[in-house]
Amino acid sequence: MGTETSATRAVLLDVVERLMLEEGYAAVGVRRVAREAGVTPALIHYYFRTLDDLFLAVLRRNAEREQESLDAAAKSDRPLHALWERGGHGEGARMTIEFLAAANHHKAIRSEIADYAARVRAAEVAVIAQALGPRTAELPAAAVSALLAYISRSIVLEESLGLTTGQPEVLALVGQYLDSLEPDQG
Amino acid sequence: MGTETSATRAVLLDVVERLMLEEGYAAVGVRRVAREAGVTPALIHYYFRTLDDLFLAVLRRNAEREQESLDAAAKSDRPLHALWERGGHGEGARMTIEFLAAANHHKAIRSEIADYAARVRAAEVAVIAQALGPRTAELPAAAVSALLAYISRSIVLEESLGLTTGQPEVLALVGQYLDSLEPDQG
DNA sequence: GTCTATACTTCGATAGAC
DNA sequence: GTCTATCGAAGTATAGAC
Repeated sequence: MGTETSATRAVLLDVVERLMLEEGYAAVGVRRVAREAGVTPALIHYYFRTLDDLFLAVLRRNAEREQESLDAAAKSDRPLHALWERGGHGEGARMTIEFLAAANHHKAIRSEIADYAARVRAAEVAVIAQALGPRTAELPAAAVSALLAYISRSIVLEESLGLTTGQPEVLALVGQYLDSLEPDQG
Repeated sequence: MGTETSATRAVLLDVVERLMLEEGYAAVGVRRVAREAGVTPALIHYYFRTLDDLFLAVLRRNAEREQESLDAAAKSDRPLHALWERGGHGEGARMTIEFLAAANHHKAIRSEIADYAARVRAAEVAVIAQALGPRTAELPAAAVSALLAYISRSIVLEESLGLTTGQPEVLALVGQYLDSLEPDQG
């Protein structure tokens, strides 16, 4: 088994991450990763016993970054807007989609991905509850967190498929709603 | 090429549908389908030239049922509630998720699945616009259609992964909102 | 028109040399 | 730490028998 600090190991994680973003989790295979990384397939198994282990290593590395951006959002002066911007656009949502899809189709890594998603959700709920204060009585923080995640993921997914009906209208509604919950001047 | 009315052909479609629901689209392969249907792998290629053709045949058969349930919702006395019930629970949402995932990872069938999803969205928007009437000025029908789809799909997906945080709160909010848009005594 | 036998490719994974 | 060689299983697809 390779060391945690190996340069080759880091390259392999980078390749997997890029493949997931560009072609989806299904494009990740021992041979494909090896080719793109300039090593032999057998070397993958030296660093990661199985392909699942490789996926999970990427998941764990991403979890660290996720935690950092969550902490940053919590300290923002408009946490709800910060959370929305965090998940709504960019590569983060695409990676989450690919991990959820992989979990849905690959039993062996399902529970670990589910645990990870649950932890992110819980952390987000805490930030949102803080931001909403007493309003959580009628607007549960868990619902807001879930809704923001559902919407951002779904829009990214549909856009990547070329579906263009509804997304602009939904984005406008979400923007209005967030502004009403969390006005510009605190 | 086999005939459209062949019993074997129908069995193959049934097997694919069941596999997609129980194990995801990735579990659908020539050998696996053949084994479960009690035929040889080569027979699959007799009825469907490629595996993609098999997927698309299942998609088209599902499209007919989808259209029927949409028509029924349109004639309901509470169309918005009917649409929500239609997509929110049961196997329909799971099939849609699997087709979207397949489209996301399988370039060859992407455009046909996207076209199909766009048609469903358009039909739903028409029903919702009719139900909302003048209120579409501030609440676009496209946004309502997209949101209902996002929420129902996401909840089904998360539940299948064992994620349980937020779904009850979201369901309660959606129920409240639909009731306010479309009261019981219409 | 219906089905089988078979070919060929790619996959994840392992053993062992260097 | 990295490689070559190889395995068994699964993938799609074609040619041809009934």
